[in-house]
Amino acid sequence: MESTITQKQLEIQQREERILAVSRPMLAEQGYHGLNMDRIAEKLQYSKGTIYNHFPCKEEIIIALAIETMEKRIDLFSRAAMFRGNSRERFQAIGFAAELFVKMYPSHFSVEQIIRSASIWEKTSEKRRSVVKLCEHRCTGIVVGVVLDAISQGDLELPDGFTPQDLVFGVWSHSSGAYSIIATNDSLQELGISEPFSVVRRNINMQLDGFGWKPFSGDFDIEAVIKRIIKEVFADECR
Amino acid sequence: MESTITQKQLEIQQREERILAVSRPMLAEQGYHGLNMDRIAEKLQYSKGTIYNHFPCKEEIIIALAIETMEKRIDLFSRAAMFRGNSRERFQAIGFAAELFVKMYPSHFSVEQIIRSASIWEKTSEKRRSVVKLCEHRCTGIVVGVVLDAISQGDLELPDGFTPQDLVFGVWSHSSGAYSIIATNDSLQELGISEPFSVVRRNINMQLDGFGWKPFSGDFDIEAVIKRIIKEVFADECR
DNA sequence: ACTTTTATTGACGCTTCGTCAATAATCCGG
DNA sequence: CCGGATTATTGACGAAGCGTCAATAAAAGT
Repeated sequence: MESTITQKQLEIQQREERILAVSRPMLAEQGYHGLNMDRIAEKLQYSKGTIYNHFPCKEEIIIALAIETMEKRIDLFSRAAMFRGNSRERFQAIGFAAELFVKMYPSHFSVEQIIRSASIWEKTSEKRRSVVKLCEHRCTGIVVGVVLDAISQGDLELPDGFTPQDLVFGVWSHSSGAYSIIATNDSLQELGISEPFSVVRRNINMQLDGFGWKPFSGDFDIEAVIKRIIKEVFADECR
Repeated sequence: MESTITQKQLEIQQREERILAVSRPMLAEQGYHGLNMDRIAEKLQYSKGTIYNHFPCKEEIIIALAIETMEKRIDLFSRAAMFRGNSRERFQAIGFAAELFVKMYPSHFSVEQIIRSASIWEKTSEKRRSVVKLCEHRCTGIVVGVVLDAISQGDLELPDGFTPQDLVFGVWSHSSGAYSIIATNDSLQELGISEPFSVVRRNINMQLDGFGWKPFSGDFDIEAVIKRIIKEVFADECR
């Protein structure tokens, strides 16, 4: 029967997603060791061998999760980049998307943290690794696009020897470093940082001011812009 | 015999250091899984139980390594902060120290990366955890000190609502994020970043410019300052 | 010399990863 | 609809690593 064929194929396809869905919270909550192949099999009522039919090793599951994560981020970023406003406001929108991402999808964020440290890469397939690279490229590409627009619109003039990629690398470093510290450092309060997310936002704005990206953060109402961003781009996510 | 007592005590004390010395490259090169208790015992010609007499678990070794690491960083930072120059140059010296640290002691740096992700903390003793906190506090304290000096010397006026800690958090985020990306991303070249360390240096200077920290990066010869820093503070490290 | 205390050992239990031969389900030509 | 071929599933198994602990050895004390 046609339908039987499809049925089986479908089940197998969907199973891959189900494996990832079950794996994500395990990884997010307990880190690398929380992701347990036996427990995945148990939860899904399959034998371990079947799980291994889909993913040749634990690391491959982690990379697959990371890819889902990056796709989610690309979605948020590309929507943010389409915000209707001047270049600096559009950049602000991407910054907001990054913050939203961390806050709304902590399990996604933590996956990104994990693949940065454990020696995961060498065990994984070249195929998935290149997908990750592509995602990274697309993600920075979106941001670089906004910077290029800023330049062509005369809002930003990069200092000698700076490329748009350099600037993007700067804010990428800054924000990823900040969110990483926030997520893993439980004594920020004691170090004098009571509202870390707000500090990150303002620090990154100072960084852009340093580049001379107009309008300067002192010259527009950031809160008002953020309200607009929420309303016009991320209404679904922020209710 | 007195000497026998001392002998034994000494051996036990030194063993702790030897365990850490053997562990560090394992952890640095192969990550969390490269650190193998059996192999530590084998390499040092002790039984596993003896290793466990010193450290109740693998994680405790990792934390102990992290503490060594942070002490090393504190040493570099405090020397840098004593650089004779204006406030911005002293900050530059700390930035240089951070870069030096990453480049000269990659095994130390990678330990810091590892403790940020794996769920290590809950398995470790409160004692060592509080030492880590203290180190962190001392480290940011050094940098905050330079910022305070800048303010009191009139080189820097923080915008409304900014504290020195906020600024320090900003550059801390920025640099740690950047070095983390550099260490874990083998395709920076493809993303358009050919000399990442140089980009980090200049990006952070732009950030400080954004805060209005005088003299601005365009108004002094950074390379010359760095030469002085090398000569006057880190001659031993940079030969 | 002999007892008490302290240190060392490595076999053992336990968990988890990943494999693979055996088994079950599905497909397909006649 | 049957029976052989192909594909999917299973779970027992080997290997590796963490941490334990009763037995043993060494050191200290008396």
